[in-house]
Amino acid sequence: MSNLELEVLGQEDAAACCAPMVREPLGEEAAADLAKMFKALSDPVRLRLLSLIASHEGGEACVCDLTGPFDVSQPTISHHLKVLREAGLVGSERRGTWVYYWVLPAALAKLSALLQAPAGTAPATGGGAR
Amino acid sequence: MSNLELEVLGQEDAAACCAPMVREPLGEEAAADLAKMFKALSDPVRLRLLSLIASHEGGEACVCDLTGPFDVSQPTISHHLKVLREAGLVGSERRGTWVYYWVLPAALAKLSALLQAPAGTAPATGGGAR
DNA sequence: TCCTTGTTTCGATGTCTGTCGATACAGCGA
DNA sequence: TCGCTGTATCGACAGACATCGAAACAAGGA
Repeated sequence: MSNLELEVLGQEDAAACCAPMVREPLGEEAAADLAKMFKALSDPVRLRLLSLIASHEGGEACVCDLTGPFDVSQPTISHHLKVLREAGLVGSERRGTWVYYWVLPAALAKLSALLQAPAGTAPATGGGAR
Repeated sequence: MSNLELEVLGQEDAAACCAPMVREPLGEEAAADLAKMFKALSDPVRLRLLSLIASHEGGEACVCDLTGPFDVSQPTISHHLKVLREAGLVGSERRGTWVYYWVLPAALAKLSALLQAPAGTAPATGGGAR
């Protein structure tokens, strides 16, 4: 039992909270809640921001690292970060001059589990249904 | 290596096509492409539509099964189905009078794999590194 | 203290999206 | 053939969203 494993358990917990959507119909509330998270992911800039943060050294990045790679203005970046934060996908903290952002793995794991398509239960890609 | 990764491996090579976004920054093109799919999932009606189709008996459902549970008009349902279809998340086919829709598991698996958060690489919720 | 740098918030604007009713199209049965 | 049912498309409209420049706020250094 290492610390690493504990973290894994934390993730699997989140994963276990939501059965794959292909298994049973989503309720109205659950759908509305999840739609907000997917909406946060539905913008190319936010998607790249998220992966930039997650893949950054140490798993976190300050805003100053994030404005460079994009050709949108800095206020726009800040706006997108706010959207990601309010969707519960990232966390943030001010440390002196800079503000650092990091990804919340449990949120990603939750969405990932939701989209999980049980192998063999559904028809294959090519419209194999019947 | 977590159980989650094993499950993904078992699914499709679609899962292998895309490394988790937390591993390396997404390119512009990839982000734009994926954003379209997430955008298709960013509406509660479409989310429920998708899970309704996927969890329906036989893995497919005709439109007549889908208009009932919602309190939006039939043209609206048709519109949402078109969005899901154009995003590559579902397939459809006319069979006599009715049109049937089914989920394309590879697309879901692709997104699911993308959101997979490798255990131990990201700091825990409290924001750890440095 | 003032100034500089980094970040967020505000207000405005043009575009996109969800929704509707009306209508057109596709099969089926009489 | 005609009429009926199921589904898709069209045109319109209200609301939401992405983006920007300007300005406010926060922290550190001279």
